Amino acid sequence: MIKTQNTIHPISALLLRWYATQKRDLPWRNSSNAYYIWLSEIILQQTRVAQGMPYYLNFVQAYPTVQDLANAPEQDILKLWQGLGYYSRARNLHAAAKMVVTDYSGIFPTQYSELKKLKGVGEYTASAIASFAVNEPKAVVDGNVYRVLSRLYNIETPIDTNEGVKLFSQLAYELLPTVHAGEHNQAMMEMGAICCKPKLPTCVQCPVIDYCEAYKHNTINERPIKSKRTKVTARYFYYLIINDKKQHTLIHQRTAGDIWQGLYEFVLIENAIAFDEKELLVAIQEKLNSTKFKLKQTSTTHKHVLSHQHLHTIFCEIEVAKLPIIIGTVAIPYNQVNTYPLPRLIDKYLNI
DNA sequence: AACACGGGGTT
DNA sequence: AACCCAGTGTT
Repeated sequence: MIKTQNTIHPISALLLRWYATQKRDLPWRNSSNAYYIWLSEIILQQTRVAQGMPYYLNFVQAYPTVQDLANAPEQDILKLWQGLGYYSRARNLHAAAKMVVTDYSGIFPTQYSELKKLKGVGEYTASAIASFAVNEPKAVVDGNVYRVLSRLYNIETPIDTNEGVKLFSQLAYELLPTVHAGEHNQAMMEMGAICCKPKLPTCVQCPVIDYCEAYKHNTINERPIKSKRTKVTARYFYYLIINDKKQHTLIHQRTAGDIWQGLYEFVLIENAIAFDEKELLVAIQEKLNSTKFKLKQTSTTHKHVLSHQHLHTIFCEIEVAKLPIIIGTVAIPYNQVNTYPLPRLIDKYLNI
């Protein structure tokens, strides 16, 4: 058996050729200094190049060496980081710099296994630094790579599952050449960032369009697949429970096009965010003005508070035209609205 | 495995 | 508004 060496996957070859002419000129790409590469990678975690760029330049100027960074007061570092978000990155940055000085004599490590020990350096960042700085054959898998690979191979496995993580890492390694690992990784991510974009990708300028299964099957816009749909948008429902002297309660039927289609509910005021006491009274007054009721008393009394994860229920009492009225507020996570037992809420207050 | 962390751009 | 960004650490 002959071991093939220095082989390059055709897709990698195309990406490398494209990258050579199309790559953006970014300051951290002009250096093989692991310290500068690390600095740029930490700053660019979950951060766009345009947003991170001025911060990178500031840090390089303020702290030209890892010793400078390690010796700096943490407050100075946090001050430089101000406005960038994810501030634990700044604290980890400082801790890692000190570790490099004490454990590595100030010489920034370039091996994946050593880089991984630094605070704030995970699998992606360790692979990036090791491959960019010394071409260690570690495949990076960031958001760009997930997107590019999921489209190239038209993969339906969700990227945010254990199975997905393993699969995409394996595919990334299949494409990784034994030489030029750093350039290949950067080419892959650069293509994802400026061509194979999440929305409206510019497939006409894609260097590997001939290999793209998702393009072939017209599923580009459905890749990658994610399983976590945990988006929790709160909706606040303020129910006015209006009774007459015979204890009849005003209700109406919901219409189509939203949750709880066809179900009956109390008089509703909906708002995207919670009202404070004053805003609530104004909203109630407006609501009542649009009907035939008049608000007589302008004070409310909290009666009951319920909490369940993202779900809060607050009940108040006020008076409308001398009739008692109960106000309920319900914040419902968007991914639970279809199962939230509104009917039982109504039953409870009608005592039926 | 789920969640927190964050400001900002794009559609 | 939803989604995403050169992800990591904690529970």
